[in-house]
This record gives sequence, C-alpha cells and structure tokens, in this order.
Amino acid sequence: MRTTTTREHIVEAALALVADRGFTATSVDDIASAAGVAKGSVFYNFGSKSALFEAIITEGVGRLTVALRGATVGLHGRDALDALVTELLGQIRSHPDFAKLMVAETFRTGRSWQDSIRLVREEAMGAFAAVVADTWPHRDATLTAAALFGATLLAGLEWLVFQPERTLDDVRAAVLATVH
Amino acid sequence: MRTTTTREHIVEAALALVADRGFTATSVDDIASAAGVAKGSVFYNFGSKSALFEAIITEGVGRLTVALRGATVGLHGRDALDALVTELLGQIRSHPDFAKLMVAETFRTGRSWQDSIRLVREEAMGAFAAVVADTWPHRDATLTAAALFGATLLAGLEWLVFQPERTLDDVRAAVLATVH
DNA sequence: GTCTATACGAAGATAGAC
DNA sequence: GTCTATCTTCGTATAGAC
Repeated sequence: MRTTTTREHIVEAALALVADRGFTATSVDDIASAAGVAKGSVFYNFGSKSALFEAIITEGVGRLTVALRGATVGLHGRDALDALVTELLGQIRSHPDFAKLMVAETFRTGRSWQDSIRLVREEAMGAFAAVVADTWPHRDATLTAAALFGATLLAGLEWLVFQPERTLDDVRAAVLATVH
Repeated sequence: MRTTTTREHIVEAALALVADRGFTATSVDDIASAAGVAKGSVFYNFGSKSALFEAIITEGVGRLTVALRGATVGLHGRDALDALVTELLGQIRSHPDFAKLMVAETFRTGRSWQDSIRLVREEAMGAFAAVVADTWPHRDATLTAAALFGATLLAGLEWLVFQPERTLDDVRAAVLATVH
C-alpha cells in the first residue's frame, strides 16, 4: 500500500472541511493545518484555492460516474432500480463528504466549478432517468428521476449524518419500500 | 398594500444572493447594493451579517412550519401525504431561495445558525414522519420520511431551477406516482 | 434612520530560504 | 518540494455627518 502523498493529504483535509463549512468559509490556512502541511505547499501543489476545489470535484465525479454506470449493466426494471439505489447509498457511505458537497452546491449558479457540479448531477440523474425510461416508459423520466435520486440521496445523508447507527440495508429497504 | 421597508428590501436581497452563492461568499457590500441601500444601513438594522442571516432563516422556518402543520389537518393516509407533498411544492415555488438555502445548509455542522436550520429540517421531516407513522405503521418512520421529503424537495428544485416551464401539477404527479 | 469614510483583521497569493 | 515571512486585497464592522 503506497504512502499517502502530500497532494492526497491536502485533498482529503480540504474535502472534509469544505463539506462541513462550505468553500468560502474554509480558509487555506485551515486546510493546510488540517492536512499537516504549510500553506505554501497547498499553492505549490494546486496553484490556487479554487483549482484545489475543482480537482476534488473532478475526482469525485469520475468515481461516481464509473460506479453508477457499472451498477445497472445487464439489469432491467426493478432489479436495475434496486442496484442503482444500493450503489448510490454505498457511494454516499464511502464518500459522505463528497455527497454533502454535491447537495450543497447542486442548486447554486455562477461559481467557477459549476460545470463540474452540473456534470455530477447530470450523471446521477441520467442513470435514474435511464432506468425510469426503461421500466415505466409512460412516466415523466426527468422529474421521476429527480424524485428517486432525491429520495435516495436525502435518506442516505439522513443516515450518515443523523443516524449513523443504522445499516445500509435499513436505508436501502426504506427507500425501496417508498419508491416501489 | 404597505410600502416595503428597508429591512424587507435587505432581507429579500440577502436571501437571493446567499441562496445562490452561499453565506460567506456573499459580502455585505453585495447585499447592500442589491437592496439599494448603504452598507451602514444593513448593520444598523441587523447588527451583524450573521444576525441578518439568522433573521432570514427564522422567518422562513416560521412560515414553513405553519404551512406544513396546516396542510394535513383532518386528513389521513394518502390524502395526508398528497396534501403534504402539494403544500411543500407550493412552498418551494413561493420561496425557492429559502428552499435552496435549506438544501445547502442542512447537512453542515458547526455554523452559528445551525440550530435554526435543524429546526426547519425537523419540522419538515416530522410532518412526513407523522403521516408515515399514521399510514404505514410497520415502516421505518424517520428513514421513510427522509426519502419522501427528499423526493419532494429535489423534484421541486429540479423543477424550479432546471425546468421552470413545468407546472406544479406535473411535479406533484411525478412525485406521487413515484412514492405510491 | 440612512449615508460616507475609515479602522482593523482575515485570507489568498507570492518570494525566497532550505 | 516544503517551509516561513510578507504583500495586498477584501470584507466586517464602527464613527460620525446629515
């Protein structure tokens, strides 16, 4: 197992802080001291605070895209929906800070990283919309996808932030019972 | 119809800006110029930037609480759920900036207005949880409530932010078809 | 009660030593 | 490649005129 590099330390610390307090409210001083490095190293490695943030988002987008696209391969109907919900909940559990960030930034506009955020949203919504179109062709795909995505996302965050003693299966069961 | 006061102008401008860019990213200069007043007036009327923000949230919490509590009076089962979804969508339409703010701030911690935000979340979640407990007593009330709330909230914001040409009935139908 | 001018601290970014 | 020291801008908040 490879040693964690300075870059990775910084990304990890920044993601945790920004998910909790927001981008502007998190100073580079905070990030540097949480990562155990000097402020200069942050700028050496990323160039600017917003570039650091964009790197974090891009990394998360890639990870989520791969995971969601793989989840429904070869599946249809409710099996596909079950798999998608389960995979998204698993991603939320593995990367709760990224999930918080997504929720916080999705409906904002005019920020420099808005395009990257839009990508995540479209990727996730698109995965649900594809299942909807395939399973219930008579339903409104995008609005239904938003409802399914919202149910999974908020239940997942409710779990991790406010009821961490629950299991993934508890949450999965609650979401699937609700949307079936 | 009473003239809009300076205070109300400031609240309105601040809410719009903060919903779009976040609290720390919005300066008092921005708020003052959007409201058409001088910066000093903001501090005269509210004391501090964070006090202004708390006033905005408190106002929104009160409004939402009254609306959601009134929505299900005398109703049970699916009628209650329908009424709750419809009322929440109506509130999102009337006060989209407040809805954005809620979504952005709900899963953060350690901010000065966190208690007020927690109140909104608990009020909305509680309204859904009451309906769930009443209608499906065998289901997990809080997780199911989170799923229902999430479905309604994200579908509502998808509507207002990305598909404003849709009608409230479109969104309501999509949400109810999904969660029934 | 609202304005303008200003004080003061915080935070992003850079330079240069090691 | 990482550190410390420093520059500079921006933003909150206050003081005092109107």
